[in-house]
Amino acid sequence: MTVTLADVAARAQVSPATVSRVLNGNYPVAASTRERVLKAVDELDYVLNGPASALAAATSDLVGILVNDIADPFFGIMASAIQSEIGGPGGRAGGERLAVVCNTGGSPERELTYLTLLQRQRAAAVVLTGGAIEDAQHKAAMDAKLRKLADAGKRVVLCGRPQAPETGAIALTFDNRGGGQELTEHLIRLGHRRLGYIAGPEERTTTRHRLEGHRDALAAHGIEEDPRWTVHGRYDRRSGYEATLELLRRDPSLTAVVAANDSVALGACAALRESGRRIPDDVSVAGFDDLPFSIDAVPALTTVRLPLAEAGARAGRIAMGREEAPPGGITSVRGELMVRGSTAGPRG
Amino acid sequence: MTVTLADVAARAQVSPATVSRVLNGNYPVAASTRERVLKAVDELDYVLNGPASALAAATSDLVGILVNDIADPFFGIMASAIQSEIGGPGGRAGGERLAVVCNTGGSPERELTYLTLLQRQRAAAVVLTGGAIEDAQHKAAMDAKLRKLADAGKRVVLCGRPQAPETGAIALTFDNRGGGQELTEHLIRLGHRRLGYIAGPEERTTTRHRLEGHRDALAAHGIEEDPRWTVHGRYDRRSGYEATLELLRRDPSLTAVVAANDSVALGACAALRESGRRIPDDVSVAGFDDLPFSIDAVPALTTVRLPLAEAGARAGRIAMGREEAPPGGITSVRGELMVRGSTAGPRG
DNA sequence: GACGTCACAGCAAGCGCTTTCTATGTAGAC
DNA sequence: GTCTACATAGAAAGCGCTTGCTGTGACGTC
Repeated sequence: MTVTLADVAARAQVSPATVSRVLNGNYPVAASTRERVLKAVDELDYVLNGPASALAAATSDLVGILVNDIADPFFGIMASAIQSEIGGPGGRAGGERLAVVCNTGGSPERELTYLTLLQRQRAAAVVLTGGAIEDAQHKAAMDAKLRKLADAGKRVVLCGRPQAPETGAIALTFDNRGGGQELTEHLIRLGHRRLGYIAGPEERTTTRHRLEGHRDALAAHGIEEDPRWTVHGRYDRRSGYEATLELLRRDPSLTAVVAANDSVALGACAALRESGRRIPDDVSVAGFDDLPFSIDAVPALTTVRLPLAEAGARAGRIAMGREEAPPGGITSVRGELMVRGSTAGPRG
Repeated sequence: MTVTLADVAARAQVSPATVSRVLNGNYPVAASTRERVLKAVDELDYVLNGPASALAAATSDLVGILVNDIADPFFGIMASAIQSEIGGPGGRAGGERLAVVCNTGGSPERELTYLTLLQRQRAAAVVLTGGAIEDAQHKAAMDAKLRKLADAGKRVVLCGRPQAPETGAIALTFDNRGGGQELTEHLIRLGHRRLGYIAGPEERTTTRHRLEGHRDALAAHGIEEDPRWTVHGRYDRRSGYEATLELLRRDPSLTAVVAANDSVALGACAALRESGRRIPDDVSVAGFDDLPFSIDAVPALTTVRLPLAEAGARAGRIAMGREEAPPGGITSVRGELMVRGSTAGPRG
């Protein structure tokens, strides 16, 4: 049989109430008693029953982290930072919290279901990372859920995700639009006039914002965009490879390719190289995010660095109530343009 | 107030027992009654109380996944695969399980604490990924914990981690030794005789096994290893960069560098390049794991492909009892040597 | 027509903990 | 020496759910 609080109490010759208080440490217990209890806990190798405790106390020490793709370092880095602040074992925080990383795979249903599951577990807080899905119906459902969580006193923090007004969520958004603009601006200043753009999945906020930034830059410089220059795909290498081939087919005269993120950019590089083009001599390539491997591409990737770890850490702290929410419950985090070898002026 | 089972029961004009049975679907309930209950659930927007249910049923639907570094795609890929089989929302499995990804950061204490936390939550199963720490005391503590979990009827699966005999855990290990040997063998056959090796952290099984494989290959070919040729570091790019500079300082005549994994190899490439050496003309470089970005290195990285996703999926299925454990509770998964551009014969 | 069989539904006893309220012993205050 | 105050421990009432067991009609059987 499993050891219960009562067993410990019996062994320590105290009441279950006292054992509970020793374990939770929020009520005065005489030092000698405490010791006796701790000794019994140790001897019996007692492990608290989490569900029972959560039920009785009406709170749990689970914290949910929703990510779109856990195999993508973009999310891995954020999740890692969030978790380190959540105060899991060894974290800075006192209590021992269990971070629950949920991989939605970018699916609306899973996103929603995970939120319900978290709600069901009475999670103490929830952090949602990365871009949101822009389907109106889904968004309404999500907002309702978030609202409900917030109303139940859970802290809901969005990290790299646009604010959902009226949901009570705190948002740390990335300035994807500004970053996208700056990046394209950089290419335009280098002299590029025919720029391909490999966007992410259509219905993502991240995709839209980055693309808008790109177009802002084009417009600001009076460059009329050719519809053939934009291709949508997934946020992975493969997609970048395929999209680039498509772009080259549509317009072989492109002198620059801007990718939705670094992985996509790597795929683009591979495709360009296979088509016999040199980077950046024939075609410049730019990414987004500045993931660790980007600097190792050859040539190193020009990209926009997003402070993933910092933002995640902050989101984690806010979720735990250890840092104040930004005024208005929202703040935008800027990216930083990293100019490296993969971009240069077009030939001629 | 939050809605409880009793509220739903009242509204549907049935007993709480019936509502519970409708929700769990493991007891005959008349169709008309079921509908009435479901309607009430919907109208009241009822969400089951997970802890209460876990307490009463003495099981929870949490499944723990321990990873060393969630920001590392090596673990992200496995975690993703495990989770997809765990049957989280949208997964193949029926029940809705919550995968809890725990990031140990490679710390022994956190590893242990997370296991306790999972035990506390009465997790249904636990999957541990990646190499284990080789400290005798820590290993004993871990084994005891695993044993306890297994004894409590939880399924414990190791994925890419050596078996801990007598713990009742099921192990899917990677043949790191064989892979390491094959890799070095490849270099030797190309004609290399002075090979640097950048190992991972000392006390990891993965580190040791890969290094042993490397040495096996050297020994098999009668190459006497110079102690200066091995440097230990972390499993990241930075470490690879620094270790390579150190190797070059110790012996500038090395013609090949074998890295503990792909990230380390990328760092090595950067360092070699900065030191004015060309890859593979001057120095060959090899990695391990074959992470997605490895093929995009220039030149593409020669490495050992580990079937991370497949192994993870299998581990997930075994953890859920949807696939039989391998005979003897252990099976070794081979890696596949991927020869690419980063290795070639030494000059001269 | 009396009786066993089913198919459902409800009762009620927990599951293992937290926490409010109450009891008790001791120490200082006058 | 009695009284108040304080520190500490215990009793007991749940927290919201599951489930074994106990009805209770409807149906079929001889």
